[in-house]
Amino acid sequence: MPELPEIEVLKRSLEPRLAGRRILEVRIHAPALREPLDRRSLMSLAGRRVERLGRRSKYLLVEIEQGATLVIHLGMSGRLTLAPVATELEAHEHLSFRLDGGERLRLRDPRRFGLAFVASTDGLEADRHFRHLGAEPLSPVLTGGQLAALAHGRRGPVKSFLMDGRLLVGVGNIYATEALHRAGIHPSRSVARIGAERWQRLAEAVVGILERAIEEGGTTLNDFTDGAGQEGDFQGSLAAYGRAGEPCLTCGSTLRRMVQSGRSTFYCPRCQR
DNA sequence: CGGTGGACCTGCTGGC
DNA sequence: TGCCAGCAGGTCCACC
Repeated sequence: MPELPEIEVLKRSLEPRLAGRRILEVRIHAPALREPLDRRSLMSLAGRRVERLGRRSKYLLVEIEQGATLVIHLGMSGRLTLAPVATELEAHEHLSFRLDGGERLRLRDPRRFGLAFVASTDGLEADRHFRHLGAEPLSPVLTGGQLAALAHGRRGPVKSFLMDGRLLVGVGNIYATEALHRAGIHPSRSVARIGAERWQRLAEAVVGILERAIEEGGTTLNDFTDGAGQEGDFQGSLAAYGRAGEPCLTCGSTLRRMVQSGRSTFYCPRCQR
């Protein structure tokens, strides 16, 4: 589910309600998500105060006093919400933090593709999950020249390139699909056959789509909500993703679905070249 | 260098 | 009604 816009929306919704709060108790209900949960370091957060929230790629960063950061990744089906302490334990609730003020921060993740771990705030960039991450597309704002430079000397389809987190982070299957449609570029086009003008259009499309999705509260297909349980609205603005057989909003041609590297891709055969 | 296919896991949908 | 196949927003790995 969650790509950059969803994590950014989650961060913004939680930040004002978490900053300054103290964690009173940590509960762990599962041995592992995508990786084993480190009980000791998670439990060590009890008694400590949340300082601020951040985001890197699709990781939510909860900075805790004394130099620790709680890192949360939602995988495909994760949901992180704040709820009154008395709320019953739900199915697939794997981890929760009771806070002063009577609320609990709860992580649910049916498929368990997500992650939760504690890392040193100073050493975050050196952590194995972060070490190989590429550029953030929104800060600073991605440019066509930057995309061209990242693609220099490479081959392969532009959609795989956009989704390669070692080069550029935050763009997953939905937003790569949407950005290529908006830029009028076929997902299979080789990056070796994209010129300056197309790179510029693509950079603007990526930035435009991500910013608009954030404004609309993210895309909710099945699972995503912000920290208050509020669903996003951007699914209503998707021009290509999930619309095979429906008319292109630009030219009226019938949109198609293809499979690329095992992922569904949707495109317009007429206006994406 | 790059692509494909599979693995991880549960839940939902659509077809029969 | 039930069963089964296929599919899902992410990552990581082995293999060609």
